[in-house]
Amino acid sequence: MKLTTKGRYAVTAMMDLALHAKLDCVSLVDVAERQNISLAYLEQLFRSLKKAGLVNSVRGAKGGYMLAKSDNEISLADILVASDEHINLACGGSNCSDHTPCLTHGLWTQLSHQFYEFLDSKSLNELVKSRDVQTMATMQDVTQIGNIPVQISK
Amino acid sequence: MKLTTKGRYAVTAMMDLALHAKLDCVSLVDVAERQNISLAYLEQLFRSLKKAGLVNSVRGAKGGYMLAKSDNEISLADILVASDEHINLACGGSNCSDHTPCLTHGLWTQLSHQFYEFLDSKSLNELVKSRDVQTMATMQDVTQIGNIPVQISK
DNA sequence: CGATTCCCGAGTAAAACACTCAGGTTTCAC
DNA sequence: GTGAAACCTGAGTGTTTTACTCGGGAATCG
Repeated sequence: MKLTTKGRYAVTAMMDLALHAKLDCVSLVDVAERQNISLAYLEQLFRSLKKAGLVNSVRGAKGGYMLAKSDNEISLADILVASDEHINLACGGSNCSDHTPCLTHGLWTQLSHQFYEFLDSKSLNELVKSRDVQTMATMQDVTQIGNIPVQISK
Repeated sequence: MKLTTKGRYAVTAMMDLALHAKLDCVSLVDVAERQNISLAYLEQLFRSLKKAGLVNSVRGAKGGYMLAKSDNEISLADILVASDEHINLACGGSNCSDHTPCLTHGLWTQLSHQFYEFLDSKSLNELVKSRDVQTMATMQDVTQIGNIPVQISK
């Protein structure tokens, strides 16, 4: 029971957007640099996020991405599902078919549902507001390569 | 975010044990047949379950396995952890090290912990008592290959 | 125009998964 | 004391998934 990098990176990147794309859009180059994620991989991820309607894009130079909705309308579940991270513990083995379900079939579907509900109750806004994210974010801004520390306040 | 067959089969097998090994032990051949799981694979799984102290074994003919503790002392988390199904969503990518943790590091550890607590609060006993497990179990007993239906009451 | 950025499909090395196999040891029943 | 039933063990293996990369194309800004 673990997440793939896809899901984790997507959440990280969306948090980065929530933190930095208040007014204008943010380029993936910036996100990649700040969050230390491969640019090409991020581009792939953002295709999914866009398809799911979580972000909008602006093409061309000075382009980038921004959140498509307010950050309290986007849940952790939204992001995970958009990045192919299905929240589903259910049966797939040779064990269990629709015809003859296994003993635990009901258990897993029920559990999946509860996990989904839980993850859906956490909004991006809520995550971003947390204490350690805030401090880490300002640190990232300060240490950002090629940027002058004074720009934090921007 | 999904479970491996290991974890799912282990839970299924443990439920089977809880249902059938009230007095004496149950052979893996029986479990394999009832739950439609490969015998060799089950043997592998039960090594882990035994090592974790969740089941006891009786060797030789008429041997088998039985729960090592009462079924309300065994949690879903116990079984999953025993079968290498670590309940851990945390970071492993190139992204995040102890030195420079990623934005979401805290989030995942916190979430993992909450999921663990949840799964640890579900006892085997509780699961086995559920309505659909009960009906499915009696069905499995009736349709068991090579057994006479009348044996249900045993 | 040319740099910057989003956009897209395909490819690929490495890891994890879901088993299988070939034997060995212990015990029961006759 | 022999044979069958069961547990025990380590190793092997085909398939799938993961976590990317690559090469190119299209829009936009200055």
